[in-house]
Amino acid sequence: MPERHILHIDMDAFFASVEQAANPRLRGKPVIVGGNRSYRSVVATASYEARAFGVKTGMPLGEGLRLCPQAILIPGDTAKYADTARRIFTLLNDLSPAVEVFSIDEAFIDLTHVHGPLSPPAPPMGLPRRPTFGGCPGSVADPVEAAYLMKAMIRHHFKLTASVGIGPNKLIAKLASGLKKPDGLVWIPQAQVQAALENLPVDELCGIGPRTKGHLLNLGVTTCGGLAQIPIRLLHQKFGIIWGDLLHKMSQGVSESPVVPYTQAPEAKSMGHSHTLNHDARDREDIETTIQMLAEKVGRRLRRDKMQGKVVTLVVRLAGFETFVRQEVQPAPIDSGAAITQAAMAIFDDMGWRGRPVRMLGVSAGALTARGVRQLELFEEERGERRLIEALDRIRDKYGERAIAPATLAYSQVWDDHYALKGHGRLTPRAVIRESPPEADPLLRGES
DNA sequence: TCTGGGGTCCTAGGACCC
DNA sequence: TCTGGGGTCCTAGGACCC
Repeated sequence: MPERHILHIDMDAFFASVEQAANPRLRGKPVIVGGNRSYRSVVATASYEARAFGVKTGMPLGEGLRLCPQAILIPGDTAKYADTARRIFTLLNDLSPAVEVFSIDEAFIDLTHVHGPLSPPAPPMGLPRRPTFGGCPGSVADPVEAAYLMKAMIRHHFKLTASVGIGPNKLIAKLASGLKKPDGLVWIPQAQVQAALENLPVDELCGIGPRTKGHLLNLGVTTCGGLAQIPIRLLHQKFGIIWGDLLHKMSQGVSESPVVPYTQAPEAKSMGHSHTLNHDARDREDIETTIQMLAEKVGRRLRRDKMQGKVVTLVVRLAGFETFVRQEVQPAPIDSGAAITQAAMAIFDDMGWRGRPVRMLGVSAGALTARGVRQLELFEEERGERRLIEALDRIRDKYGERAIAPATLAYSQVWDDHYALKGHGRLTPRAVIRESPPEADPLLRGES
């Protein structure tokens, strides 16, 4: 087996960099992209200028602004970042045989079949040519040159920088990309893996988090070199067979995980939404409204992807951060907001809530399957409901997600908070699904 | 560091069936 | 049945990633 050459590419301060690329006035300035304007939100990404002040991803927004009061705060726009990422990955995919999308701003690329002398390459000048990596006409000589070209192409087309790592497998490639940031390029060939790992803290490896780090510390292990010395039987005993084996391999820089092209990526297994309330909820009504809003969003996504879920999961986080996760298998797969709401509320009512203040709620659908062509089997009444749901979806497709909503949602504080925090101007939908007589409906009375 | 929102995978125990 | 063992489904929780 020849040595594999796996490349990991990680966009630098991605969300903040996208904003800076789009708006010259943000360049060179500390920028914080944070989910929304709630005091409870966190830093999604900080530009390198803001990081210089100690601002970090995941930090409470308030703390980030305390460290760097002059930072420009931008509410995140996930759809925009996802679209930029999609265009970047498409570009890389055009150049190379297989791109695996690992997260919104990271990808793995298998360059094993890129051959040639491994000489120090020169960064390309001007407009990068359009090479292919893999033996086709115009192909580049080696993985390092390929990496330079990818970085140059991304810089040219998107005004963004990326850090790249190359290694004999995904584990080492990902480690390498994190060693020099931003705009880095680090290659760790197989012959240098052991030396690179010897004194590396264990939690630098992807997959070892704070908990595992703590357990390893109890065994007197802090570095990968130290972990490699632990007898595998002890790892089995402490962590189980699967995780124990994996830890042992990781400590030696061994990883067999293949690069799975995104064209062959497995279908999503679950989809869900969660929301941390601006203020802890004590009323069942507020909780129900929030659950309904989340369930409607989940249903909408399911239908858009032509999926249905057989399992509904409800997450309830109390003010003290105690978190409950409850799920229930449904009699039949569902995809409507109403059905998901009903299932989630049934779970909630079985939980024995007892009025404790609720901080966060989450609703998700699991055990997803493609929606079959079963519509013809539906009863007349169900066909009517189905037609209504599809008509509402068409309205949202055309006029936006907030164009129409159930009246209980449309007039709720939850709706206002949620969409106000997302930076939208107008709060009330243009139309509501009437659940009350017209005379009780301010919109229909022309008061909006 | 009073801690968002989107996911994935693994473990362990109980129910139930053969 | 005061019994063994295997398989599958279901649920709760934990750990990790960005």
